[in-house]
Amino acid sequence: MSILTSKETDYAQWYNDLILKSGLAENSAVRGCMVIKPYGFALWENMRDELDKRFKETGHQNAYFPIFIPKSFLSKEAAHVEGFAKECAVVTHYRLKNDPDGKGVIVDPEAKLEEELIVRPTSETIIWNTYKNWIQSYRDLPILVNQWANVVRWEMRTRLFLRTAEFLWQEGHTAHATKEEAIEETEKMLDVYASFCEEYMALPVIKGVKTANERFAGAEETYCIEALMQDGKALQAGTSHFLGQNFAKAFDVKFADKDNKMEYVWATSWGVSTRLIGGLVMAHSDDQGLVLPPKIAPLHVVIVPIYSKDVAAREKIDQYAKNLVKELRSKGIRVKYDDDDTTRPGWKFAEYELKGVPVRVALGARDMEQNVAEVARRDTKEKMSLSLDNLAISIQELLDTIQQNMYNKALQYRSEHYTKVDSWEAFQEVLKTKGGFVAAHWDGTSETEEKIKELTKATIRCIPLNNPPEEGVCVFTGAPSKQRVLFAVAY
RNA sequence: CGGGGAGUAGCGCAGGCCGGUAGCGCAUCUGGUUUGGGACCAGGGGGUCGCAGGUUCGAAUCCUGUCUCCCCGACCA
Repeated sequence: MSILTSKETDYAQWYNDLILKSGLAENSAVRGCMVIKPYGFALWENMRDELDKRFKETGHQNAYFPIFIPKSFLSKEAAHVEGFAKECAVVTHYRLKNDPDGKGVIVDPEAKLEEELIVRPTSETIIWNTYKNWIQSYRDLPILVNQWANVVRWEMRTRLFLRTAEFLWQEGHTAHATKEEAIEETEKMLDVYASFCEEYMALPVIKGVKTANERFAGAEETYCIEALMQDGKALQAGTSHFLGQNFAKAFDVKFADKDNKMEYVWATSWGVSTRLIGGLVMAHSDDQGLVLPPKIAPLHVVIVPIYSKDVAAREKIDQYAKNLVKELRSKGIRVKYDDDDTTRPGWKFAEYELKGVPVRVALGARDMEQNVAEVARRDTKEKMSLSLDNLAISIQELLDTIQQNMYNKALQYRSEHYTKVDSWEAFQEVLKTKGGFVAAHWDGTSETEEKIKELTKATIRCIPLNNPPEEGVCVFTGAPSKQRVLFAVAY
């Protein structure tokens, strides 16, 4: 019996059921804000730890900046305020008092702030205000800083992980002496994100740059990685922005170069968020529950004993299992021996499938006699009988196989949902029938982009970085075009 | 902010039209039998029916107001 709405029936409902039932997160008392439950947070910790390692390997350090931003800061960069003003939470008072007319508390009108504080929707402004004091000379550059933080964007409509009013993320903010170096940094971090997604999340992504319409508010160029979900919709999985000198100019951050000339500093910022968890879920999971790639799974292996009345057999199973646990742990494999006798094996099987544990080992008296264990993989649901000799090694290899298989499967799905089209009819038809990425010529204007969005809901996800030049005509207006861009309906 | 739907036990719901002891499934607790795909039997506990008024001898049910949540749109990582 399945407890999830099937993907086929209602993809959105399936996603929601899955997040709730698998125990990743739930809605909270605050509209639009979620509670990330221990299992979901364990996923985030694994992602965070690996990303953090990669940031440090590329020379970055962590720091922390305030959650509050003075209102005046946000307005210093014109495009930036335009982009975020509509979704900011504002702190206006600093004190409550007992309601003189009854029970409860009210905001103390005496405690109004001189200048309102914005709960950060992103930290460019407070950070660049800080960098101003950190940078005088070219010797102070580059500054390569990352922060792990929460941010708040007051979204109209929210969905667990994909779009919440508050979310967790990391934001890197770097300062450089030259434009070239800043662009190099922007691209380097995009590569870090892309390889992380592909190697750890088993999530193939397309690297590209955004059109002016989709660009980050305040950026000169927004690089992105785009992933494809199982319903044919695209998900922006990470962004890396070349900010030019916009923030340096807004916050007057100059440095003396080697020739003692004053120059504005060049900037980048880049981030990924808990949204990635939503992408991970939507890219791999099925009607039985989560399917997690081993490298990210909180638990790699669960061992389920099949007990019987035979006490001697039970002890034998326990003993073997405990040794196996020890051996797997010594190989760095996260394993749980579920010998809880209050639930039965069938219940556990279903439960761990729901939770997406990559490998399940069942051990019963019958197996022990034959010197085997039943090993089931979550990604293919295949069950096999493996020898107890060298079982830990077999499992270790199986985990690698699963990781690779999940990536291949996602990649194959994406290949099958990547369609080149050359006519407006085909464009609409592909979006309607199979979805996915549509590679089409575009005349380069925002007007056409907007019009296409209006008519099909599809937006330009990116102009791929490895795009071959190709003469063609815009699929919508027929105007000349020199390359294809990727359209998709997106989350 | 527009359009739809819903608030009744921890979760999912019925009851409402036609007012009269608040019910069902799951979960939970106790005891027992079980254990190879979400076990079974027996017994038990748990509710100011979103909130505030009103009508009435009597309101989950009728009336008025109000709040909240969910879904679809506009906005967005």
